[in-house]
Amino acid sequence: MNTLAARVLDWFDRHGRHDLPWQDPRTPYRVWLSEIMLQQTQVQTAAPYFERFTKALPQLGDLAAAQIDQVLALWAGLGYYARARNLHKAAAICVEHHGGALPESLEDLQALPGIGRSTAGAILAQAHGLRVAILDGNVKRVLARFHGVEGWPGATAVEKRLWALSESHLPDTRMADYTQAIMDLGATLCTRSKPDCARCPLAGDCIARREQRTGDLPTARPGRTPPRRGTVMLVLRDAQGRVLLQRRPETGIWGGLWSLPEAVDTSAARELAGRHADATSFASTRELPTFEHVFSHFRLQVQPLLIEVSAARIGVGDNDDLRWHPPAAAGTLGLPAPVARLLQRIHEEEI
DNA sequence: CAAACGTGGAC
DNA sequence: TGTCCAAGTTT
Repeated sequence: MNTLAARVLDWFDRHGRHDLPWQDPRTPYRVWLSEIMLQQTQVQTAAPYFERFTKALPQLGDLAAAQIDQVLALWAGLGYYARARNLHKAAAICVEHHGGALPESLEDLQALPGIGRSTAGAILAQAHGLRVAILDGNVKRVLARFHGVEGWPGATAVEKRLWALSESHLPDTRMADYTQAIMDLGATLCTRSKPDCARCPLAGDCIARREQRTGDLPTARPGRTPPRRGTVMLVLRDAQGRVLLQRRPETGIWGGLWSLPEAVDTSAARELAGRHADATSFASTRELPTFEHVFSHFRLQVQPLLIEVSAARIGVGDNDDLRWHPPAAAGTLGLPAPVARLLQRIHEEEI
């Protein structure tokens, strides 16, 4: 027994992570939720969200019955909010078409929104012990180095080869442990920078190790320079400290979250404020310090404009997509991370 | 196939 | 300060 799987499993038994929140109890729902949260997200970041989410919505049925605002509030700060919207939609489909549980075939799982091939494989392997491959960033890194696979793993041809390699290494038993094991290896030893080859059970046969190319494999993504954009965020606050929030469209950045009304410049922001509060009641207007928020594909320069009104127009600006929001209720709505930070600082009079 | 889609951490 | 990108999927 000296296969890759055998060595990885032996290493896992002694050095793997056995106390992750979703490992006990390892139910399909919890495995699914963890896999979605962990997409493009590190364990350390996702773990507290997982605890909070499962405490509020312990079962798939709870998720299906929840309001989208609650789901997004539980997700707020994690990013990639389509994951939360898809999770909610998929739960409803499970209730509607699969007897209230996740389906147990690759095909049916992949038909659910937010579940691709790798996530479907992870669910089947980890929750049901089925002999199905995954190909997440960890596995791509481990296999690209072990086999000396050239080319960016996002390229179709490279990805196809890595899928084949991933399938070629599947053990006949212990699929749940093996799947966790190879991800643990990638996450804790075979890291992007400074891999700990000295402790790696695969080092003896690793091509990247042998050729001293761990720094070059896997091949980096082709470079891109993200554009810069700018916006003015209106912080319209009434005498009771309530702030006007607006629900963002379902699609696009921060889809479905509650955020501050935006305008192209401060002049347009003042006009916007005039539609939601009596302009004669403006007590003060202040341009707060600008800040930059970085997304995966662009940078956003934000100019916050704080307008204090002594009297809001009662009844104006309170509907499904627009509401005056008391600072104490910050946890009940999903706010984008930088918006939550901004409002927190204003509320605590730090700026 | 390229682009969209968040956030925080490492270097 | 800038670059890269982490348990990817969808359009």
